[in-house]
Amino acid sequence: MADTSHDRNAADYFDPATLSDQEQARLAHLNALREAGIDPYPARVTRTHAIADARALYEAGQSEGVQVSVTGRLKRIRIMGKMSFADLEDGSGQIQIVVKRDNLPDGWYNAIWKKLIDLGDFVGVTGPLVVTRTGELSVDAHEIQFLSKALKPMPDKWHGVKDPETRYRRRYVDLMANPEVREIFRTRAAVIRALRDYFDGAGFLEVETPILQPIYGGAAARPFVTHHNQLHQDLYLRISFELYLKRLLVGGFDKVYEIGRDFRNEGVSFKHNPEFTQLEFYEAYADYQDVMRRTEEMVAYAAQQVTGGLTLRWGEYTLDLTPPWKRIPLRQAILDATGIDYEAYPDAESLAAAMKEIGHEPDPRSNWGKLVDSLMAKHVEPNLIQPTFLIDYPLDVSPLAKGSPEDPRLVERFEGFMVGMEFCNAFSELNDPIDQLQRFLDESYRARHGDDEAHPIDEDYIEALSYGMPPAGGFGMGVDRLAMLFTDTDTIREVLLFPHLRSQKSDEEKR
RNA sequence: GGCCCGCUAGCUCAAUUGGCAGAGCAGCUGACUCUUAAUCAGCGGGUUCGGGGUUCGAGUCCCUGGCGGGUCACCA
Repeated sequence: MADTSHDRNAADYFDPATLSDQEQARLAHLNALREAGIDPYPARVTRTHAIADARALYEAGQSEGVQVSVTGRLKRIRIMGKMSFADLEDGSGQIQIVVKRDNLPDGWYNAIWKKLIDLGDFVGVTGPLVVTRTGELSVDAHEIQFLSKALKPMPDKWHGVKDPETRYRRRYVDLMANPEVREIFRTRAAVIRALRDYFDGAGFLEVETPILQPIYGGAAARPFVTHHNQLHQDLYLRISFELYLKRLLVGGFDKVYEIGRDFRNEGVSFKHNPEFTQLEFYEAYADYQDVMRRTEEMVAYAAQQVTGGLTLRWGEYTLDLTPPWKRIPLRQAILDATGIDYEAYPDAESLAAAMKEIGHEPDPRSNWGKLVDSLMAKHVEPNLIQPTFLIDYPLDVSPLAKGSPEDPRLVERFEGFMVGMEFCNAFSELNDPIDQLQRFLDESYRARHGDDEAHPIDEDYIEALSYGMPPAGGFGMGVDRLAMLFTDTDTIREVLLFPHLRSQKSDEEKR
């Protein structure tokens, strides 16, 4: 392989001829700083207070004459002749700085402050806390230290950046320009923290299971495939945690949960990203009714912790998370929405015919259970605004769920919905190894007949069940979707720092 | 993957039936010692996403490619 290390160098990359006027100006400022003997990227920082801490001094009435060193990015600069005001922002907040010519070293104000400092630069400011005539807490700058020079211009100080491609592809620009975006991710973190609090407090053990798996499973989805070079082994990125977590029940842990990343090789949409954050928990000696109660309790706890209440405003809706939530048998929900009682159509052919009569064109490859699910997704789900559980699902779309004692075609399963979107899925776990193997074999038959989402046979999992797994309830939830609810956002991209986007091809690659 | 919409200055947006590409912010120059999106005066800044075509003339019309958004399919 050729040594390419000197094919390009940094000076070419920052060649003024290729830069916009704004970038040229900043680069010139950078060079002028160096010529003035000022390091634009120093290694040490003088900082005594986070901005919020300096503000707290003032709120406590203890700021009078106190000298502070604060640091941050210059967001706005207002030069008014021999004095200036500027707004400085760090991760904790904003504060105004007052810069007077006569308070800085000789010549500094005119030659450095007015000429070489740009919006977006990081600086440190040292001086006493003061209050201006208009009542604004400020740091009266007696010394200014360059911390980091910005070579790119900041987005519009008023409008920020709106172009979705820029916002997602260069999220750092979005975050620096749009404070409300930072707030979304603080809320997301608070939601996840609350979920952990809840499970830790309820006696669950947090665990981590493999992301790289020799056999994927636990959900109906196509996986990503990768390869281990040394072992000459294809591996899958997990599509769920389920089968590993249930192995832990076999091993003797009664209550386990995991929060982590799942990967599904599917389309992207406002509620789907190829990788997403999943929460699963498994609880021995519980059934799906117990899990439903725990779900309500968990979400209500998170709401209480994050918002201080049990209601969420989302778009035009106000959601009431107070338990208990509505429970509707799937059969009843579909009957109410479509007039179709699927019990009257016991096979895929007759059910498909009935669906066509109401203008619903089902996928001809669907089995009976998938048709039922399709009816739900199209006619029931969009109308479930307030938190609602649909309960009792068809067995043949639930290969890991325990059968209903009342109806052999159903399983003890529920899904939770809010604002027309599924956010969780749970069931009484199938712990009969012989039944489970038969379900896998049925899935395998489907796979051979074109269902590329059929569940693969996991022999080790059957082996595990054969040692005995306690009766248990299990649960999975899309954490990103929950975060959407708490942040009043209508696309999953808004709650993912770096949502998946198509890669940009260079002109060469296009040819 | 199908269909629809979008892409103009660093950012946010204009541009009549096809007829000289503009504004605000940002940048540069100047004024200004209590501003809060500071204000005032002046100046510069464009591959109108890329490629091709129609036309005397294309940001605008046609073809093609890219990226983004929406929607359908898909996603238990």
